Amino acid sequence: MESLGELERAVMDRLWAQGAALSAAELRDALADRGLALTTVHTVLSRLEGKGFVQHDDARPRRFAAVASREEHAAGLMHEVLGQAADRQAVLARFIGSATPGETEMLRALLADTP
Amino acid sequence: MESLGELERAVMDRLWAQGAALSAAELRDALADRGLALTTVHTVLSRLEGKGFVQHDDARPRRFAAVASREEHAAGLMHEVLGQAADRQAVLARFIGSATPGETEMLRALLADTP
DNA sequence: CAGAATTTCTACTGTGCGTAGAAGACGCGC
DNA sequence: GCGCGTCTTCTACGCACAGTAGAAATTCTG
Repeated sequence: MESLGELERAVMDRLWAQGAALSAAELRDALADRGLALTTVHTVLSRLEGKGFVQHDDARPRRFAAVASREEHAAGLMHEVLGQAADRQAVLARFIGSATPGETEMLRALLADTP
Repeated sequence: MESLGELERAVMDRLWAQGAALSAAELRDALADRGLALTTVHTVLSRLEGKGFVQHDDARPRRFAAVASREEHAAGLMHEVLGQAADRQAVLARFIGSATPGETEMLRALLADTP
């Protein structure tokens, strides 16, 4: 999976936080602390689109939305890391071994519901 | 966690595959298909050391070893991704949801042994 | 249609990584 | 102990990518 730069990640964070689609101008305002030019936001959005992270509709002020939710993205990354390992069991063992009690509980509960 | 470039990853793969410490010359030979200069290998090893991925002893031909095993590294990455998410439960739910049957079995077995 | 807003195109810059030569430090054989 | 080959460190270059944005083209609105 393509990786994200600093600004790219900030834009995705906004998009993820919002849940809904946002125009470039709205994103620029949401990231007002950075004082970005509108064209900068557009460039970043194009690159994110090229990487498959966002999509835009064809409404007039184009609205950009994340293709996957933040959680789907994170879960996808975890699978990617796991999938690349030759010994998945060893990875999972260490993953479980260093998980917090809360996390192991969540996993147990989730696995209980999974056939 | 710092990320790895293409060659950096190749070097780590060798180090991980070997398990033991290797000298720069041995690594260059192990990566002979790339036809790298010895100094190139040294540069990469320095950078990997700066990123905390490898260590070297002070024997005369220096011997370089991975700080963490490949599995520990992968598990660490997974925890990093999970830890960054606000809603860990949602991430884990999607992770479990798209896991293979083999993976869910491994997880069940591992959790059974975990207090 | 004219002007304003939006979108796309093009470009500059800094940083990280692949790459390696030059220079310095070290150890072995004589 | 000395010289020479080896090992290590220092320095540097080029390329690709991400941050940044102006210029040019397009499109809407009054």
